[in-house]
Amino acid sequence: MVKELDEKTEALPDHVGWRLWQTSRAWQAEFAAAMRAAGHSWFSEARAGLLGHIPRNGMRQSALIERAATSKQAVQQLLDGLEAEGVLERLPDPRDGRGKLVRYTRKGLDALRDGDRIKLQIERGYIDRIGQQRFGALMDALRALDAGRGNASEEASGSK
Amino acid sequence: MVKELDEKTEALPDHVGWRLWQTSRAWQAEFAAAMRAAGHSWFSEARAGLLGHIPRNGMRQSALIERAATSKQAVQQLLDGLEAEGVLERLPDPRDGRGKLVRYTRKGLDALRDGDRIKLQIERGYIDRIGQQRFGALMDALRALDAGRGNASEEASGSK
DNA sequence: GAGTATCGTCAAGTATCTTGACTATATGGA
DNA sequence: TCCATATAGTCAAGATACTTGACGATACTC
Repeated sequence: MVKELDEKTEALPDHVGWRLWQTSRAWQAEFAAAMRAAGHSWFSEARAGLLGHIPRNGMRQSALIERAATSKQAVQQLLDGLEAEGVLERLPDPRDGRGKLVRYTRKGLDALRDGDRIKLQIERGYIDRIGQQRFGALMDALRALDAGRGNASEEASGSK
Repeated sequence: MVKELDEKTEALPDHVGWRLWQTSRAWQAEFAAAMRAAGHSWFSEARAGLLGHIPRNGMRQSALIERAATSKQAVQQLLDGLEAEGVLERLPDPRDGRGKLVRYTRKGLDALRDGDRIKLQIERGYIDRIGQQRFGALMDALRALDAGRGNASEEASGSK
């Protein structure tokens, strides 16, 4: 019943989900390594995921919660950490006594700048590996899939 | 200094890493939801990531650790959970007194079967959304990127 | 046999995320 | 104005995933 086992190395899965997952993880590992090498030791993938939703000029915490596809408590805890690291700061919203504004500090803006640079480096490496045309096709397909998903963001948040 | 904020909704990032991440997460969420709906309530994304490395006829635990890009302790804890759920079982390796063989139970094999079905359903949905040609280009680019990565797997494991 | 490497486990700590309960402020209407 | 309800954010506890360090048992090598 148990035959061969690991004698001949079995092939890994080869469906979209697996490929997307592997490629995404590779990208994130490369990005995170470069960010830490650039001195941003506070960087983590979960934090990166959140920062991706925060524009350079900041936003309301409640708006961020709407965008990120997690609970408001998860967002808050990530913000707590980022604030403690000095990457972000939270100010009271002058227009709503309940609300808070999330804003980058100098340190946070520096990290964004380095992140942009690193992203371009990685992208260049990808294009070197698979060619401009295939890379373009990849981005095209990913954008099309995203568009077809109907801009999800209101279905997973706890706005109720 | 703080101007506009969330008045006009800022655009989300649009680079490879972000797109890959978003798309991968969407795929996983869809897959996990379908698996749980199919009765596999023990299913989680971390467990799925591990199971993806285990071929249908099982393998040695040490070989699994080599494949998965995490520590042997992380693998072990995931295996503990999957064994407790009755998805896998671990037997002593008759050829190496130190080793163990990881094998699917009937329940695990049933889950694999359902997983295969669901994967195909999702894939069909993707093709409906973006067309066979773009989907083919996506897979082609992802496979090319993976091949260009030189089959990583020995760089992140804790084998010394 | 003795020394070393490999395989798996135990234990403790960290990060992320979830659920539930709670305070404070805003809003809408009687 | 006052009250009911909704919204913004916080506090606390627990679950899951993962990391590091230490360890016992077996295999391999000389």
